[in-house]
Amino acid sequence: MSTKRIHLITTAFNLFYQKGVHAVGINEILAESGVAKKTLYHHFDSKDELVSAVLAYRDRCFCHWLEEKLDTTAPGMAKIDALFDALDDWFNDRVATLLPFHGCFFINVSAEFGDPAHPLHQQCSQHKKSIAALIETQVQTLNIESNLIAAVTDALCLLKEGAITLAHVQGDRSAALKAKQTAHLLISGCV
Amino acid sequence: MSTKRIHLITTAFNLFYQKGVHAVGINEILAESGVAKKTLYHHFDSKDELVSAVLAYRDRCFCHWLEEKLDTTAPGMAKIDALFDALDDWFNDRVATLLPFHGCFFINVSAEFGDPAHPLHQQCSQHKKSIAALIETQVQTLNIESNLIAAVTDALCLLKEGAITLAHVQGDRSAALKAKQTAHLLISGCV
DNA sequence: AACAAAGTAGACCGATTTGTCTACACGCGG
DNA sequence: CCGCGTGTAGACAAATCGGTCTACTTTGTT
Repeated sequence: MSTKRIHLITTAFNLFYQKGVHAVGINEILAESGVAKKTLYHHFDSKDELVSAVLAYRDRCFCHWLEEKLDTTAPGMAKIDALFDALDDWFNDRVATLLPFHGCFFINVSAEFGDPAHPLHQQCSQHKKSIAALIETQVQTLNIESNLIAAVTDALCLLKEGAITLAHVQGDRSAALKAKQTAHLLISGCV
Repeated sequence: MSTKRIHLITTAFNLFYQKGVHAVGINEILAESGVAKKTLYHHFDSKDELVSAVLAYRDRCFCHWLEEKLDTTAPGMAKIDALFDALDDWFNDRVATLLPFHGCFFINVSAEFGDPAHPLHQQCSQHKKSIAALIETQVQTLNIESNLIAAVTDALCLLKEGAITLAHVQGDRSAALKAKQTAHLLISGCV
């Protein structure tokens, strides 16, 4: 893949993530990246396609980061700790590759493209499904009844999304730890 | 308050809630409401001030609706059921006064005005704090140790925000019932 | 050496953005 | 009866939007 293309995507992500997609114009991305307009439209047919590429890029970064965090943790309850500790790192800007926390990019983009039928909205939905699947495989390493796996996964996803929202809207940087505490209470009652 | 002012606010909310604040121009609000531009700028100094008024309007509607739902419910566990049943009504468009569900307006606006120092972002944060306080007074009617009240309130807020996000981004209309189930598991372990 | 792909700068397009302004109309209280 | 507050319609301004285009240069491959 072209270096210019990558540079455009990373620059666009920086700006979109901080200010929102609609608040950032094409020209701002070009000025910030130092790339010519023709080059942008050579790689992407429209702004929406650039946004789509940015979503795909962030999806890869985020999933790889989380997957590695969880895979390098011993099976069992430690997996759940690792999940919320990872979120805590994210919320408190201890993960350089994720950039300073400005909420979940996919939740933010979903808010701007509110129509569920919009391709960009669906792309965000797909990312959330990937993360949920990732969490479910971790839950399967727990010593709980197999018919509880789906419910526990749902619960963890709810707590995760809740923590992200609390951290962003309310600015509550301890949201991940609160969610972790809640998850402990919850799962200790299931074992 | 002037009828034109109210009409502008409700029309603007409809459009903002569906399409997002930045995606809706002043002219669209004027065309939809049939109000003259001069009248809008007579009541509001800028678009941001209109957005602020719309946030305040939605805050009143939403808090009144939820407060009434919870206040008319018997103390105890029924309060928690009432909370998530109310969310379920909202997600499934059974509450006419809230308009068809497009996520939480305050989360959406926070996403568009991502800077935590922005007045509109802070207004959204304040709304969430009001709702949290509302929930805490309900938790106090539960038969749990007083030192658990804060933690249970946090947990319910996390589940609530998580359910809203799941319902909006993923289009999971059953999110409120999942959250309700999780809350049951959680609190039954605390009593 | 030659050729195609990918790059540059920036003028330009029509549409749209927020916001101002003029000119005028209606109703109500002092 | 007169002035003030509220309203209308819409022209206008200055900036910005996404996107196209021309003319030229660089780079990599064969």
